[in-house]
Amino acid sequence: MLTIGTLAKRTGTKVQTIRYYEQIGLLPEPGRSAGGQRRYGDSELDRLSFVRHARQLGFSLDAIRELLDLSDHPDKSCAEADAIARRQLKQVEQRLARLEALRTELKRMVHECSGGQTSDCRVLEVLRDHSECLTEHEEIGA
Amino acid sequence: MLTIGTLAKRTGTKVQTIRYYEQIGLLPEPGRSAGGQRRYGDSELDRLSFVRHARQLGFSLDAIRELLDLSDHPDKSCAEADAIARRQLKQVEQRLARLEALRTELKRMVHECSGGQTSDCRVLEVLRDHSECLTEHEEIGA
DNA sequence: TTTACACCCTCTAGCTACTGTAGGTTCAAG
DNA sequence: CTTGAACCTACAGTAGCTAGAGGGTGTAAA
Repeated sequence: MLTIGTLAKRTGTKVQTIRYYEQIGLLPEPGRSAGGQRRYGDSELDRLSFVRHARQLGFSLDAIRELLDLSDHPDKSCAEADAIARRQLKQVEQRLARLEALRTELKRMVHECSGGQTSDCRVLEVLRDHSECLTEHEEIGA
Repeated sequence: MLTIGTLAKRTGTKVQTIRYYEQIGLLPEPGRSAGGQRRYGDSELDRLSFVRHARQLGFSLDAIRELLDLSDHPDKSCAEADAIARRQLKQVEQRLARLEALRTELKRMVHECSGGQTSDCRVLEVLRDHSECLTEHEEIGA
């Protein structure tokens, strides 16, 4: 049996985060010691590892909820899990494209700055005048 | 003189966002009509455009505050603005690197999924077992 | 002039995914 | 039996907005 602190260390999660996952129903309520402290077994360790890994891959908590549900029903079709992963991949690719455009623009700003006074700073100038941008970047970059 | 709605349209900002920027001190308090409605001039339009453009390039509101301050003092050295932009560029490049690793992993998951039952779904399997990952991705992908 | 209606006002709460703090209790070692 | 780390609950705060309630303003047509 693991305490919450041990579980946290093993999974690289903060203690509060574990309690938060329990609160929002992502992890089941665990057993308790006589004094009321949480005690975890291996299934909870696996489940939390799954969650953390999915988070590292950028899945939202809602997506993870779905994935966990699929994982709990081995007889269901794999198609849904596949769709979720494809959706996530698509999102990542969109973000990559946006970030690449941002990098281009930022590089140009930084390169053109000659280091004088702010009155003729390229960085500030570009920010003032969108028409100086070569790329489109309507969406916020993140 | 512009109403808040017109300013919003011109800058591609939501009305509430403009009020929010005012509230956190990013935009100055504007003049008001007799009935108490906000009225804006060209300087506010320029300032808000600057803010939105910087947001599109991914600068944080704190960074934007600094950039605005520099922009208000044309005699200051450009070095600070340059440093802020370089910091932002570095952040973007770090995110790009992380996202590229995520894309690799997600692509692999999706490609290997054969479309059967969840019991042998590669997507879920990879999530269950971190050791199946080829790349490191300790930080959350965003 | 009155009435309609889009727009504006303030205030408060909600979103994601946590993180931190306060004030108190439990556990295990010595 | 005492000490001190680790645990408990409950609530507030983070970024950067966004949405809603409940009401007031501005303007143009009838």
